[in-house]
Amino acid sequence: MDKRQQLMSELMDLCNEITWLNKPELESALNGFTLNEIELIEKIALIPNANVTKLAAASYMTRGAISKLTKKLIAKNMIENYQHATNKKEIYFRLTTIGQKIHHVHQELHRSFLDRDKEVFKHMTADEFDTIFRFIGRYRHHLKNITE
Amino acid sequence: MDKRQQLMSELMDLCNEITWLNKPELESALNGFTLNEIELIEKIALIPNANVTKLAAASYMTRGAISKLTKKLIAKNMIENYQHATNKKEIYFRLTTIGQKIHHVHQELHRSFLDRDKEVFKHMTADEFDTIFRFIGRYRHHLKNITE
DNA sequence: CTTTTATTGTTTCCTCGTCAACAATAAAAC
DNA sequence: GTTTTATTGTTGACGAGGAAACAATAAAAG
Repeated sequence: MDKRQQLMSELMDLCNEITWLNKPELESALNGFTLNEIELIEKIALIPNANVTKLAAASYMTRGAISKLTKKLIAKNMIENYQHATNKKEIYFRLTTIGQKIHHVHQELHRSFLDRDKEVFKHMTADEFDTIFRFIGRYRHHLKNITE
Repeated sequence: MDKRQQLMSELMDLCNEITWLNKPELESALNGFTLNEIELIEKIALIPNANVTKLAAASYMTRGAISKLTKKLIAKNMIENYQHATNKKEIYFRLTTIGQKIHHVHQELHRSFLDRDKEVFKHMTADEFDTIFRFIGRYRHHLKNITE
């Protein structure tokens, strides 16, 4: 098989395996929350003035899905919405105090995953890190170019 | 942010972006087929004596989902099932002639995606390829270790 | 052999996300 | 300014996939 195709195929498999392995741990640790809800909280914490459209783009989901998810998170008192006086159309989201707590727990869990996998990174040189970072960066930059 | 966490986060994003970009192209080129159906055909082509359980493990889906998907693919005459005389429980799948055609078209599409993205790989040295391959291999090996 | 345990594939119920249409608002064109 | 076009968020119908219970068969234990 083509070397490039092999690389991308294994990369996809790796990501699937990690997701598949972490998902039940995340959902049982953050009981009562779906993985997607948790990840949406993460995005809202990260993106300033997050609205449905931005969250959809960042989550690789449709606006309809985000619209429903945010409603659920508001009902659970994890997030709240607000608007700017100058724009009656766009609706933004931010975390509530409880939402921030969940966010911190989630980050802690991710640290524990890294700890679980620390031996994978142990023997990596700075150069090797850079090589992979450059590859990812180049690919993402390329995708950005061809989609706009 | 931690360098390792950053790396994994960007890696996940990259995979999501690629999937998100390729999906509509695949589904419109292979009209009448879901992405998951196409990928299942791929797995059946790859795995010798593929059955529901093996396909579920390879696809990161439940056996229930695979059971339904294979039924659909049989209805569409893409695959057929068979059994071994020595085992009345396990049911295996293989591609029909039409299924093989779809499989080839799918492979061709993947080649076209690589061509679209060729500039990402153009300036990569063999060493850089190896570095990334080693990283993926090490990670997957680690995951295999801790899950059994 | 007989009994117990594990594995196979299937089905039903239910949740989640997409799709497509929609009204409301903003931006652009004129 | 007015009109047209684009973008925002929402909704309902629909389909896809997961969870769990199930019968059938195989494997293991005794």
